Amino acid sequence: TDATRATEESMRSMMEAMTWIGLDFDEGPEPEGDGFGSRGAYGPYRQSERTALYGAVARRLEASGATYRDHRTAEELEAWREAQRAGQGEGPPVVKASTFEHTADELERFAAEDRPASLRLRTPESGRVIVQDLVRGEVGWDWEQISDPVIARSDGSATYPLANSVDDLAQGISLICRGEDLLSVTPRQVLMHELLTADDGEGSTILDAALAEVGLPARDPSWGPPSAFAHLPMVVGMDRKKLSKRHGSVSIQEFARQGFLPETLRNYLALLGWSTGDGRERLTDAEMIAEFDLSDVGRSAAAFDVDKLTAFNGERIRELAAEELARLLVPFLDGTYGEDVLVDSPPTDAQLAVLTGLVPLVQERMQRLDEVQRYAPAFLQETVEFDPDSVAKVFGKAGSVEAIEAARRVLPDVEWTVEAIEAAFRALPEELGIGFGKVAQPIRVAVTGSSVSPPLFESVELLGRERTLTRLDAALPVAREARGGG
RNA sequence: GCCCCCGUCGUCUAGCGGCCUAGGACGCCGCCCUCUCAAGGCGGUAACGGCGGUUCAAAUCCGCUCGGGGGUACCA
Repeated sequence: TDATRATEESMRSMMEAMTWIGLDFDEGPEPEGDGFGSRGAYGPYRQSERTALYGAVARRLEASGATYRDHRTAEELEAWREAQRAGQGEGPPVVKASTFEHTADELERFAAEDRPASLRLRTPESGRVIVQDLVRGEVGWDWEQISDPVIARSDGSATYPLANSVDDLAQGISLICRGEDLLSVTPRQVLMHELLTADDGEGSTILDAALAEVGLPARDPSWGPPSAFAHLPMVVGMDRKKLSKRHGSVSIQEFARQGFLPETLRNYLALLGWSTGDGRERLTDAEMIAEFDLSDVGRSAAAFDVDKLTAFNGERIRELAAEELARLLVPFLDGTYGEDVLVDSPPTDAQLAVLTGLVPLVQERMQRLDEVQRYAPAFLQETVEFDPDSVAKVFGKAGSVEAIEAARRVLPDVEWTVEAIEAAFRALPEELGIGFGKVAQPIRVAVTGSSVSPPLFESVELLGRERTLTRLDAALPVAREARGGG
């Protein structure tokens, strides 16, 4: 309804996010070719395509006396609010027909001036509204505290209170489930529902008559008004403030880019404000669907904790079958092949083979898919770049050169299996008279470029004899220099 | 200012008058395992915002207070 904010691009982005995270729907707009189509029998679903309906409803509402015209300009309204807030007015800045409705004279004058008017809903001047909320229980307001909302702008377009109420009713919505930030807006919505579905004296209702007028499908008699509201607690940042750009990655696609799995997001999000009650946290979609109940939803805002999300993601990655993980990793290999970008073209069998061999080595040390970039280059590229810190720390120690030389000597004749490689390496400490850690680390740095890597024997096996020997040769002068340079 | 909502470890939560010397998970710390990093195992750290009531008994019920959040738009 807000034309300034609803762009095709933002719509696409939202739908793309919904698709990625796996939240499907029965009815609604969906991308179709260059534009948008509809899924469901009660469309169109984009509010911008339902303006005729909103207009028809607004006209009928006005004819019934449920609304009044407000000819004030935005500047006048702002000035009025300022004055009220400054304490110069009488009471709080609540807009009520009793003080806001123009006199007949004013109306006549404005009409003569051709001054545009917005349409305000006439809310009760006194009394109380009670809303039954499925998560919050009974919530009440005094009508005198509730402003008369603008339901149609002076250009005739519908605002949220009008469009939303009309759509909920016209599309058979039975449960209005939304964020707590909309709680205080519920009274006027309840009022709208009553007005729209009240008998108009001609055996119909304002809504039904408007629906017929614009040629949209009639409501199913079995529907009734949306009777249930559920206001879910908000999700806030770790600073307790509403989630926003300040908190870093707030867009769903950003989580996708960082290597979070959609099922992890689903699982984690479900736990924000809800729990099974028995302590289980890692849940499958089927379990969540079967066990979720609004009555188990909490009432306080929940902070979005990326650390916990990340932990869940790591656990999920470890549950994946190796082939599945390998497939998911491909898009994250962009750049690790140097010029050869895998993202835009399917990986070759050879590349896939390396990846498949790599997966078992990295699976239990990853929390996010994008972390594959930390390990993959050493295995996918011909040569390695030595990490300066590792060189200084490991090559600089006594015995590093000897360890690398020993490995270089032993490896050419070893049978190329993980077991044989391990046996060969295990024999080195005795020969060199140092601990195994002291011989393994220099070899690790020589072969992978870093003091942190997947298990040595498996890594060497995966690299192959050729590449391993080449790297040992390349590392020797570096190690000698580190030793000599002190 | 006014209206509404919320208040258990740093975070997500269990708890719905006695089973609570408050349980689980993430994080953090330590130990074990160990070729590095992880993973895994074991152990530890840490909370009922405060004050008054009600009750034999309160994290659980009530009031006040403090704190946080949302709204107060011709945005949703």
